[in-house]
Amino acid sequence: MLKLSKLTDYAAVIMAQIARDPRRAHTASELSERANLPYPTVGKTLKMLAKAGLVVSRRGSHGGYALARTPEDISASDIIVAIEGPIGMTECSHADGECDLMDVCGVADNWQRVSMAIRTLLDGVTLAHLAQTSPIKLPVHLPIQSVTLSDVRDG
Amino acid sequence: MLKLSKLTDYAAVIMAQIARDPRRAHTASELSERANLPYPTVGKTLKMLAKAGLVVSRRGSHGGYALARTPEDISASDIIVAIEGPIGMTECSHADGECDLMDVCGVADNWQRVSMAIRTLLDGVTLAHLAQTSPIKLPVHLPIQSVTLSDVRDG
DNA sequence: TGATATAGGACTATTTTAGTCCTGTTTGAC
DNA sequence: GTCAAACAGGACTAAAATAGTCCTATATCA
Repeated sequence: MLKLSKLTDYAAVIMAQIARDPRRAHTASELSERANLPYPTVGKTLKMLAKAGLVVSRRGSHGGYALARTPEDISASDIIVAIEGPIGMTECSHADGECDLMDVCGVADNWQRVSMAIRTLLDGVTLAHLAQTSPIKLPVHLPIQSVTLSDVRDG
Repeated sequence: MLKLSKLTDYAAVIMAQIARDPRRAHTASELSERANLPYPTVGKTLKMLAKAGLVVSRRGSHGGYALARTPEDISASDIIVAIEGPIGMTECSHADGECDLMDVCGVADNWQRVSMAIRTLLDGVTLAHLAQTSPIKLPVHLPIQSVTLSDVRDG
């Protein structure tokens, strides 16, 4: 399924809400009401985003959260990493691979390359893209075919 | 983390093993031994792959599994879908979206486009690619930037 | 000083995933 | 015809990841 976790999903929705009105601080309760999500969960999500440096928080009576950077400077990767940690398709995709099957695996290198391609794709998608109501246009036909590849021979 | 499940990871390893010697049938126990993975798990994985039509099985004393198609005609998507079900980043990425937040979500369309781009990328990676020991070359700089995008205006 | 709001972390519950096992069926060899 | 090898299918358990809640502390402003 290659799915985002629910919290990441929430995070994207929340970030988009802030991005659409970036001047002022948004409180967790305000955002939770607007997104129709339970307050404690939204609060938790915002804390994670703040810890990752994607939003800045302000305590106290006129407090709330605001974007730390412009929507153009926050990527989908940033949001995903903030909630889920490093992006990678396999255990060994990111540093200090835990996998003790390295020797017999035989597909590690290539999965890593695929991971990297996905990561690059997600780097190119910004919060500004996500937040806009008109759909963004990503190329549906990526030029994987045009890349130099040698074929496996059987036997 | 956008990670593959362990079973999907195993599936890729197993498929690659078969792809490197596609002429004969491979038994589950043989593959499990070669991959250094527990037999019951490998058996389960192979059953799922067979059910998805990626491998054909043959029972009996000279039985085992073989690829249903050439390695060039089996994609990474195929393998992922066989084990994990439809690829999609969000709940609503694939048909009959369960999400009751459609109205307030505001990012659904764009996530779906991102999902589609990833799916296309994975469609372009074949088992032949995964199986080859020399690393494949995927473009690290995908042309997302060159795509027409309108910006979000604040206000 | 009190109300508002975030910070941090502990905790529980739920869901998903992994892994195992049992019983049945097919195939080939003797 | 019988036996052993090997897959089919599904039930079940265990483990891990995720989601969600709550409590206490701290900062800010009026």
